[in-house]
Amino acid sequence: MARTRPTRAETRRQVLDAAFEVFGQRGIAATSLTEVAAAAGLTKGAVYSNFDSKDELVLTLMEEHAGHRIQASLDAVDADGGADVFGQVAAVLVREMRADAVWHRLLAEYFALAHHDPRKQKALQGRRREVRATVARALVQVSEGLGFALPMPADDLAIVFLALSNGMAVESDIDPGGVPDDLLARVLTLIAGDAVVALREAAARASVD
Amino acid sequence: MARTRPTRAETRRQVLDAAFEVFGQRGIAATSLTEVAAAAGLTKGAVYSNFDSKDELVLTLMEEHAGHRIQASLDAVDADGGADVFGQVAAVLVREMRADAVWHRLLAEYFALAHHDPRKQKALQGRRREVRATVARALVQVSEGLGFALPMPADDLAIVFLALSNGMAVESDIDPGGVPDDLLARVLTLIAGDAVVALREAAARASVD
DNA sequence: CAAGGTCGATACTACTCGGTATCCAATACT
DNA sequence: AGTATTGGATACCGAGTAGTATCGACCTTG
Repeated sequence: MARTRPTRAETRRQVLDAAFEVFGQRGIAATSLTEVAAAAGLTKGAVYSNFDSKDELVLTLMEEHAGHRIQASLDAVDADGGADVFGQVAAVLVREMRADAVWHRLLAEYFALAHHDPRKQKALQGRRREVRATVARALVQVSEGLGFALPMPADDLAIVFLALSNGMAVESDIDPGGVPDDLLARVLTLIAGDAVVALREAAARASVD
Repeated sequence: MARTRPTRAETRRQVLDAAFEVFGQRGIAATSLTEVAAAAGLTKGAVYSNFDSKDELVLTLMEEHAGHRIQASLDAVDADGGADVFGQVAAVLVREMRADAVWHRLLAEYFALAHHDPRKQKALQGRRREVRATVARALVQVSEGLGFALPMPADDLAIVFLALSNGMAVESDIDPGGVPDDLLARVLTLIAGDAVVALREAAARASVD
């Protein structure tokens, strides 16, 4: 006979997915656990059976989702080994920025929330350092692979990268349509400087040949 | 006889100032009106006598403070008519970024909050457009005054400007010490390109003479 | 200087939330 | 199959919230 009862892992997933959706729509603080449970087709008891507290749920959710996002972005970057890397990367970022407006909003609230909770603050800081390091590594890899020098230390550039994409996501969410799609690409090109412009032109010529 | 009772305006100010302080420390959602009132040396009755609701208080507070900040930033930029404008501006921004970490955190929470309240959303959007337009105007003025071309349309550059400073403020708040002080200046120089580099060197020579 | 009005304190209501205790049913084990 | 265990539903509690009614003190005005 087929099992009539879902496994613990399945229930946990349901709760996490529902939480992300409802938190994203109504905000973390404004959403009660009852609402989360209802969205998952369960009750508060199920939530407390899987998570020790609301904070625990939020923390787990943010950690997990952040991890997924890093991986997705890295895959997207790794996938195209082409020459017009900055353009490609910018395109990927813009696409994700639009699609994951919800995520950026959640992150903003979590950022505000974290400042009053040492545990969340620590988690956020650790995760952010990891993200920065990963981005920096990717930048080095790309620059070496294509043979051009980065305009500043990779660590610093990673910060700029993240700040810019995050900031533009916020601007774009506040005023949809007010942020041109290709703006991020243009800025990145300016920052990268002449080296990449030459590189891009060379790639364009090569693809024509 | 001197008045023993403060005017309505005075009380209102007290509430608003206290609200900014307490909201900044503990977060908007996490702060009760009783706490706000207590911080102002008053009671909840005083708050409700001056504001129709908590939302009303928050809205007024953000609107007012945002206005003040625009003015302050503009004044700071206007004040120095020197040649090394980008460096100066970056310095001002960095200083304000550090000092007003509280403000950025409040804005982040408000940004998340606004998405679920059409009224706040509209207010935030309108205010943001105003800020962008003001920054764009300042950029045009500076570039014309110094006789160099902006690397992209002023409106777009304003967005980049805001996204970058806002994003870096967040990064800096998450991981204090992880963001070099001069990073913003370096990025702005890269974005501005050779024109400003030349300009800056010219200014340096001039100041030595 | 009295009358009327305003402002803010006090006390209270109605409600929601996070979290807990308990209990029942479905599962795993022997 | 019978038993132990686990997962989730239900009911409940204490705390704390926004918001309201009321009342007294103070200011203003005729």
